[in-house]
Parts: sequence; C-alpha cells; structure tokens
Amino acid sequence: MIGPMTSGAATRTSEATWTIAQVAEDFGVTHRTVRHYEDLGLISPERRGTQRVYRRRDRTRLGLILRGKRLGFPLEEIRTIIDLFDAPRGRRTQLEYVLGQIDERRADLDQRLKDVQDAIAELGEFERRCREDLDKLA
Amino acid sequence: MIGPMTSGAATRTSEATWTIAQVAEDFGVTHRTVRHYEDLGLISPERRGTQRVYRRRDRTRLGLILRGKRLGFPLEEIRTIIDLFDAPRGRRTQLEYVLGQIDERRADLDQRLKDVQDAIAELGEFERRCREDLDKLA
DNA sequence: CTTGACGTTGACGTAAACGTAAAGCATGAT
DNA sequence: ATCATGCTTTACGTTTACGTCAACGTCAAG
Repeated sequence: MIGPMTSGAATRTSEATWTIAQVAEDFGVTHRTVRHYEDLGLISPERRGTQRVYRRRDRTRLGLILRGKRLGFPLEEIRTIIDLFDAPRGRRTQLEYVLGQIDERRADLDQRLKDVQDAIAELGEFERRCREDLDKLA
Repeated sequence: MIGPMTSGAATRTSEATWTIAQVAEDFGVTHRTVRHYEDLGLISPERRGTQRVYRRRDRTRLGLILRGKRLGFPLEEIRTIIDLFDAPRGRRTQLEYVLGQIDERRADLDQRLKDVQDAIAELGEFERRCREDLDKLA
C-alpha cells in the first residue's frame, strides 16, 4: 500500500494526500512519533473531520525533521529552523532577522561538517593501522 | 587557571595531570557531566587516594565523546566506538571484527556527512532567495 | 448491524543525559 | 585547631523523545 490515498481516483485540483499510517511507514517511524512532532508544532496536517490528512508539505517537513534529528539537533531547535523556512519575509527587518538566523545555523552546521570529516579521517587512519597489523600476521 | 595541575612544578617522569574541575572547565562541561561519563564507563581516570586524576588519555577520550555527541550519537554507542580504538588487536579474528565495526561506523558517518552537506546546501539556497527578496525591496 | 481495521485523544511509563541538592572527607591556610 | 575549598558519594529531580496502554469514534465489508 505505497502511494497517496487518492491514487488514481477522482483527484481533481487537490494534491495527493496520505494517512498517518502511510506517512509513518514511508519514513520508517511510528505513528506515535508523527503525532509527537505535531504536539510540538513541527507539523500541522489538515483535518478531514477528525482524521489527519498529510500533504506533500507535511512530508517535506517530516523529512527535514528526521534529518535534523540525525544531525543531533533537539526537536525544539528543529522547529525554529523549519519555521524559519516558512517565515514571512515581507518586511526588511524580517528578512534581516532571517539572514541572521541563517548565519547562526550555518556556523552550527559548519562545526558538524568539520566534526564528521575529522571522524571519518580518524576512522580511515585507524583502519590503515588495523590492516597493517593484519598484514604482519600473514 | 588553565593548564595541568603540576604546571612548572616537580613533574619528573610522570605526565601532566588535571583535576575534574580543570577538565570540566577546559571542555566547557560540568563536573557532573564528566562523572556521568565515568559512570557509563566512557572514561576511567586514576585515583590519587580518593580524588580523580585525569591524564592526557582521558582528555583525548573526552574530546572524542563530545564530538560524538555533537554528531548525535548516543553515549552507549560512543562507548563502543572509543573502546574499539583501545581494543586488543592481537588475533586475526579480533582484527577482522574491528575492521567490520569500522565499516559500520563509516556507513553511519557517511550518512551524517551527506545530511550535513545537504543541509548546508539548502541553507545556502534559502539565503540566496532571501537576499533576492531583500534586493527587490531596495 | 456487528465486526474489523484504522483512527482519535488522553494519560501514564521509560530511557537517556544529565541537574541539583545533601552531607561527608581532605588538605592547605590562617 | 578550625576554617574554607574543593573533591567525594548518594540520591532524587528534570528534560527530551518518544512507547504503551486504555477507551472510544468511524466507516466500509460481510
């Protein structure tokens, strides 16, 4: 059961939509996790009556959330980041604020980049030494 | 108060050592954090009587721990990683096991690398759009 | 119309990663 | 000798990020 709810059916102008179970399955998390992110305000799917209806925008945000998690950011911080992307950028002051935030984020990410590059380099060096030891045993 | 305990004093053959407060200060964490890592077996400083004595090796490990944290790894996983570096590599089976673990770690790190690169790229793109908007206002 | 299959809202539980006292040693300075 | 500092352990508290019921709604299929 992969794919949107309205697959092939009479979907006139509206976009494709998914249920919470489909979204959870697609992203490899539980429905509880998805609802937790909603509780924290990281995603806000529409409601068809009582049921949640997820659209492409929600899936995009969920992707950003999970990547942020893999990078070790706390959910609250992730919220401020993705909210930034959707922030109104009308007034000059707003835009300047956003650009400032971007710089902060980039500093953070640059540190992460350095960390992961260093870690990979060290791992490579360590592997080299291990292979050396292995050769000596041969 | 930066520098080892035995700075300048009669430090014959022994290496430089630090107290828990100095180590915590140097790495920007609390002493409670340092002791927590010890509780989990990530570092094991010597004891001079009852007091903990930290040496260069402990500081190295602490650095690895904190970098691992910045990369979003849980402490338990970090422990297995740094233990790997100190693991005995005498027998061939041991070495092959270690090399296998290295591959797993690298896969993980490669994902992190991709994540952070993607994030940086998106942030750059977003900044470009913001600057565009800003120019239009001028 | 009842049975599932899914969806919903609480509400409590839990594991990780520390924070925060509380209360006791140890040691150099006064 | 005692006083202040810094280190120690013990132990409970807190925050984050969900897991795990419980109890109920809803809607298509039999």
